[in-house]
Amino acid sequence: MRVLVVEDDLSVSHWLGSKLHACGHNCRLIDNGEGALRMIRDEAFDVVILDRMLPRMDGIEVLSHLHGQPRPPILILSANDQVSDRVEGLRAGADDYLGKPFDFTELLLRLELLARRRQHPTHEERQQIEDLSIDLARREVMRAGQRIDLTDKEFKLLQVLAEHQGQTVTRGMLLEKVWGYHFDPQTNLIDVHLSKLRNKIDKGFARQLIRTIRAIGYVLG
Amino acid sequence: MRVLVVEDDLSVSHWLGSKLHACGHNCRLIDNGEGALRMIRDEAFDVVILDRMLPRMDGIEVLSHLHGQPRPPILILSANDQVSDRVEGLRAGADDYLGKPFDFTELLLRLELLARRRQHPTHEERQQIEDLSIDLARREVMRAGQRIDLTDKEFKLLQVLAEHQGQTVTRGMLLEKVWGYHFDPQTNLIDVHLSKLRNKIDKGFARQLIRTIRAIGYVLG
DNA sequence: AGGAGCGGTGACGAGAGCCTGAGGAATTGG
DNA sequence: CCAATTCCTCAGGCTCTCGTCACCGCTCCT
Repeated sequence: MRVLVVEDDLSVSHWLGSKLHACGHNCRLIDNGEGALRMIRDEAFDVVILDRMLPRMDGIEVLSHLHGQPRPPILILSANDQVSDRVEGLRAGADDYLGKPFDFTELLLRLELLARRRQHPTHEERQQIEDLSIDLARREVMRAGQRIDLTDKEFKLLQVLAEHQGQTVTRGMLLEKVWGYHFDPQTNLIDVHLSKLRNKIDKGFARQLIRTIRAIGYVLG
Repeated sequence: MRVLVVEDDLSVSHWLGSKLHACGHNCRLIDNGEGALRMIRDEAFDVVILDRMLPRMDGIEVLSHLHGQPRPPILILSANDQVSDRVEGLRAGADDYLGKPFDFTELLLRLELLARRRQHPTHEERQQIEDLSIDLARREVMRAGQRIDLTDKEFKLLQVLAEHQGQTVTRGMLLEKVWGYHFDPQTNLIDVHLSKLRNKIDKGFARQLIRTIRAIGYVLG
């Protein structure tokens, strides 16, 4: 699970980072709201832990900037666990709320719940990226009205890319989501399968939907 | 929104009921776990508010009885807002957790969040998938006006597939729903029965209703 | 310009995954 | 008790996927 930790207290964020890492999750840390917004826009995360109190731009303000945009689920972390705070956080669009001091196990459970919720968007089991449509339920992909048969790996690859449409998906993330690896297999596994996916998705079309981000990963759309 | 309130303290449940009603929601109240299980089984709710402490069968026990079954999202309400309690509640399969005393507005927001991710399974007496019709009550299947005799397993297979028409039904799901297994029998049980079902349903028709999703399962329609 | 490193692609062998016919065990009905 | 039906197991065979490798081209850096 790829987690973004937005927290200005470095002792807290480092503690979180190491604990999450120990549980097999991949962490990025940032200590201010502006940077967090940029990272959420540019990179793909499964879930964001957002501190309520931040210098200059606080958590609520960060949320308001993200309003209406596609974004990962966000859990608000707050020092003052007042009822009014919780309400404010949830109203501002947070997906969950946790007051400090908190139990790490509970945080982890909540993060997993949030991430899972995003993975099974029961409402939009159909996704549209320009003239490409993906039907999660039927595992069916169409481009320009034409049905495209994908293998399991190809479909999973596309699914991960589509989940984070417009954002760079790192190779590490693909390995984790598609293959379940937490390490680099030292082969060109991804390249090969992505090449095949491209052949089926982009070949013969002027508009190339899959773009390579050299040394980082790939973007869809 | 249809809400079930499971709470033995009548002053609390009535207060909740009136508040929810005032917000335009439809409420049912029940003061014990056994009754709650029955109501969840028999009626359709958008969300359940479940008190942690109940006479005889407590909230956690209610949750464990519901494990694996289709059920509405459940929010646990607990008097003692201890970290260990929260963890236990979430672990037991609750979808959310709130400690007393709580703010009604926060409760409402959480309920709405939960309700938004519910799914709506349809329970029909008779189902039609293109030229295939299934009569649950009479256990009768017809295709293109022709009656088709199915064995018990074949019928159950078709029934599960039809229940999720247009969605991929995994092998695990079939094992669970048709055979009641929660494990892989390490044989090609499913393949064999599905093959027979296909022979009766799809043989001789141009339009194949059952499609194999390799390494995943099958889709009907 | 030249080299190093990264990414793309075609070929290929191993084996996973699926289908089907055959036959034995279990169950049901007469 | 026999016959019919249903269920499950097994083996054989087929298709297709997956991961690896070799080789090539491109890009970036010095």
